[in-house]
Amino acid sequence: MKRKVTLKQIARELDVSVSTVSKALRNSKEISLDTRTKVQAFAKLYNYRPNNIALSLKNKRTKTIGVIIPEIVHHFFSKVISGIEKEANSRGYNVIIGLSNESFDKEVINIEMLANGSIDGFILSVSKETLLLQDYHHFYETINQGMPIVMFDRVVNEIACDKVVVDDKLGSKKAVTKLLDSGCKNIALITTKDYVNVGKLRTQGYLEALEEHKIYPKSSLIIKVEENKDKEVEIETLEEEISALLDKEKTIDGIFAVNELYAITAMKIAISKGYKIPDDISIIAFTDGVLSKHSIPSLSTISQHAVEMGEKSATMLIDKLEELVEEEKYHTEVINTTLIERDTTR
Amino acid sequence: MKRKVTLKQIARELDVSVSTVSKALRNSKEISLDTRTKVQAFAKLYNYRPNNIALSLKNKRTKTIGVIIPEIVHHFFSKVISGIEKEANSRGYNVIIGLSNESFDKEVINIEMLANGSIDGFILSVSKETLLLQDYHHFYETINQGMPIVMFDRVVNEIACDKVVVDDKLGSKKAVTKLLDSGCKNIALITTKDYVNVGKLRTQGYLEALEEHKIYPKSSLIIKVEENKDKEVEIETLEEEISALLDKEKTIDGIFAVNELYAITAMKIAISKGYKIPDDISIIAFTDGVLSKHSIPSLSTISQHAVEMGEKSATMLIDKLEELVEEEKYHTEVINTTLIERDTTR
DNA sequence: TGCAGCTACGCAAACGTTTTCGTGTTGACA
DNA sequence: TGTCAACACGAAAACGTTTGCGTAGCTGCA
Repeated sequence: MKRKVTLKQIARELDVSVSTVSKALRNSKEISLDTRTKVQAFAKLYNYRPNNIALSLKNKRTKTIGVIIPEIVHHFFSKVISGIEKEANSRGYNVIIGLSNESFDKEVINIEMLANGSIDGFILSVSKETLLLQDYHHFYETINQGMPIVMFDRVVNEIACDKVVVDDKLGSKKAVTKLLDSGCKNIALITTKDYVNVGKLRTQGYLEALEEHKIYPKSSLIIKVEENKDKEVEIETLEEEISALLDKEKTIDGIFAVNELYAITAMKIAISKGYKIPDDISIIAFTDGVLSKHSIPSLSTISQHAVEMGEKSATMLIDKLEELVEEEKYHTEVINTTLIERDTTR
Repeated sequence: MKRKVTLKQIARELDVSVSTVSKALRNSKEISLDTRTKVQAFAKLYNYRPNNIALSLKNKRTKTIGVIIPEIVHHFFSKVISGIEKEANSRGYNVIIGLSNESFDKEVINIEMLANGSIDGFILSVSKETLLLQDYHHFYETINQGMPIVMFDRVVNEIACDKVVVDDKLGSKKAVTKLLDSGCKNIALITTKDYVNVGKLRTQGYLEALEEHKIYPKSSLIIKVEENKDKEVEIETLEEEISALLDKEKTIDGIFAVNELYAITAMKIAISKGYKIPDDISIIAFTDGVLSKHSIPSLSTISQHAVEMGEKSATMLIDKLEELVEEEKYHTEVINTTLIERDTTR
């Protein structure tokens, strides 16, 4: 087994100095053509590749960006990552992943682990626990040390950094407007508790759409789901709530859910109660994922363009790293949403 | 903005040498208690953290493992990653991700990018194109340079390295046996072309199960899907094939598909043709994902225990890195599959 | 007083690179 | 023959650590 070859080894072998080898490989005309070709041939033969770590140490940059997300087994986040990876790779950067699993502690540990020189900057989506605790010291420290952060999707407004968000309010307004325009009169909303920013904004969009159509919102049509670590339990509780809602409010003819799973769950219950989708009840979900595409009937959704979010985040971070933009100027990019009409709307 | 503080800066500030600072921080009793406490207090105040890159260079190990997968927007792979990440983190390692997008070139580039000192070892699943081309030089080179590789799921048998695979044959045999035991007589198989190892093995399991039940396989019941970069097209073609199959073979009462999406597609067509699931036709899919769990009716599947695969892969790699096992001894771990009975089987 | 031995620290090398600067040799030209 | 430029290369520093070894200064004992 031949170990990795270094400049020093080449130098020794060819009886020249390390600096000569280095210069020869970079084709410096300081070195005679003779020596250059000799060195280059030797390097090629032994498959020489400069050691990245040494370069990082010397250049004070690693050409690696750190991504911290709450979970990876999630269509949205994995799409964002693929966007980040695409843009990063095309600009010569690597991507290193940390998972917070929605835990504050793991988020802090991951950030500390990566902030000590391993990476040049962060792209992250804040964990739910952090949002709940409102403890942002780790973000402040990182930024203070001169390491740029780009937050996406779940951001903290009060922190001065670049952000990429989707227009949650407008997106859900689009969805609800679509339902209204197609003739729905009594639209139920399935959302999360308000402390999840995203849930709150999407609720606002729902309300605004109703208002524009001069429809008075009824709180009895709104389910605010309490999130649970155990998804099974969360969904079971939701099933009961939806079932009760449909039993009580017989006039419901539209459902808007802030995520795919809630929408699928609602659809399941509705179907089991004999409703025809979309004739009796139309359904739209926020977040476009695999479930929506392949459910039967396939679900109409608001797409968040996750890949684009990832690309945009990476672009913003790398631009900052390469000083293509001013360091102290922060910017928030809003990604548009798109209504994808499938088979649960008329 | 206070930049990252280094040993040198602390040394200068406290008017001692760098080595003294280093030793003081590591609590070497070579240094007086006085100096130690002084240095430690100062370091704490300025939030000193040793630079990882410098450590990596010195120690010749990065405590980072590279993972290369064909795609990340895929339930199975993202689950594997979460398993890797969990095990790696708990042992103090970082995880850096590369995506090959099923392309040979991207796989090679990713490996070369990471192999130059950025990581200590690889965990990877081979891209389809590589399997097709059968060009494995990049794997050989990496291993030759002394960098260990663990392959999972899509492995290359002829390469000497650790492997983690699922028992594809036994898994699909379990599925088909279940169908047979529940009374199915004419079981269709939806699989991939044989050059995808996984598809081949799963086909074998199907055949073995039939054989054990003294049922003669009929090639007219088998659909071998030609994979397509464009999933939409692939699925559309599949829809037509399934439709034709069901029209021609009226006696089909069971379907086994080698992945979720094929199963869902089959189910969709069957339902549209008026079949009752599972009364008229039972369905089982390999690979347990979100689709199966939340489809209506929910799909019975063979679970591959992806998280466990990830954990196991990481364990094997790190054990090798930390020389807890012999370097030249390679081992193939077989992960068990489990039948998860849901609503598409009787 | 002289010396052994201990304490507490600094020096320097090492990891692999890149780059600046210095220098020996050669050749040309006055 | 003397001077100078051009050429081709080497030495050394730098990035931030860790660690083996050397040593100055002191204490204590003969």
